[in-house]
Amino acid sequence: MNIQHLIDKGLKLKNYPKDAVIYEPGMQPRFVYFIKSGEVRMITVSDEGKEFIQGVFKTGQYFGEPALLIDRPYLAFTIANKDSQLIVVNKEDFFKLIKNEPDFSMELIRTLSKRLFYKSMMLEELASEKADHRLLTIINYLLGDINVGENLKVTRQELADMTGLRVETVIRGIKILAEKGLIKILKGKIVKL
Amino acid sequence: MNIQHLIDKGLKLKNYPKDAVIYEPGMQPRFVYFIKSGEVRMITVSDEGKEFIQGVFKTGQYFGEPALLIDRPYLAFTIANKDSQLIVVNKEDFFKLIKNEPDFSMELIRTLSKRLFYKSMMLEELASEKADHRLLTIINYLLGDINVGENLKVTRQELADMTGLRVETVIRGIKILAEKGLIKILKGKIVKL
DNA sequence: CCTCAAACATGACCTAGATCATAAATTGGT
DNA sequence: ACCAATTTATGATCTAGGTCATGTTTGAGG
Repeated sequence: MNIQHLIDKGLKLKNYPKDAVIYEPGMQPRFVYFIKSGEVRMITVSDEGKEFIQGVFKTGQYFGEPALLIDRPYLAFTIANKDSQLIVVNKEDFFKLIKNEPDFSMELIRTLSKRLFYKSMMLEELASEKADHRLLTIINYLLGDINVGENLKVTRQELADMTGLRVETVIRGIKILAEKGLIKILKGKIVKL
Repeated sequence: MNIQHLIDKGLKLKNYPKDAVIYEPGMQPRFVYFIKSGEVRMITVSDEGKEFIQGVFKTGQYFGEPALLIDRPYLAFTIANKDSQLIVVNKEDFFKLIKNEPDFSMELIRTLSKRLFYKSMMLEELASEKADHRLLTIINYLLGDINVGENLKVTRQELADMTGLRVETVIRGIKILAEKGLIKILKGKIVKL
């Protein structure tokens, strides 16, 4: 189950420029989106305008299934982080995919499990832990994706939007974590060691 | 795909008395648990001992798959809320179930999607909204499961453990919501109207 | 190598909700 | 119906982190 496979099947490709909104809260879901190229962020926005990053999806990944599968309006905005090419798969085709491609079905189950795992972890953090602990947890989580010596390409604002904190708190928190030796900062960037 | 079907297949049934621990954080997952009877709560506990209710599972439901599927140690405790009979399905049998029973596989995908939806909603609440808003959100969510005139069989402590708040805050918050007419209280219990 | 916007940084408050203490009201088991 | 345990209630503090204000540093594009 890969993107090329979907293209071969004649599914439509759609272009979204950076910052384009793919869907908004309240909309009834009709498609699942596979990312051929680019990157997308899924965010919820509170009444007071505070943003929370629910997830980031990159080339090769897909998004939008849960709402479609349980037939409930979207909760989040999905916005292109960069110019992106998405394969738009409608409901029937997506269901066919699940039915006829056992590998895809298994892969989907694993993907949903992984996301659930991440959300459970974050819920525990937001519900029970204080700023520094929260910060250290996402930082370590994000460091898992990169190699030793590399640094996190994430702004403090983004960390704030992933943890429910405010930038100032993230800035102060990161300094404390660095002082305690729990993370390593180089030129302002968090590096994996 | 139902419980009887699993029993017919000769899968083992295990009894857990009220308050028995089914699994703990850090354990490597080996089984998926189907609830024949009883009820189970999944909770995470912070270093300072604060509990957070990740989910409650009832007769006919199952739990423990995500960690098993992605092969990561459990994050949570799972504890019997009442005396419970569980069908313990090992990894291979569970994978067979997914492969050979297309209906089950679809059902699982829907179940995971539903849980993901709930967790996304709660994450947004915990990250961005203040006490009263959070409270109103889970209350309305919980009211969705019962009939008009019935009341929520949930203590304020449990609401606290689902929202990351403290009992006192929940008690005060509920009073405010009732005063504003956003919920109805009868004999201390929240009723659906 | 400039320039300007974005990203960091830091100090001085302020407030929602935690914490602590104490007591009244329900509930369930015998 | 009674008693112990649990749950609800309320007032008095305290504090982590939000908010606001005002810099400084960094880095991408001309």
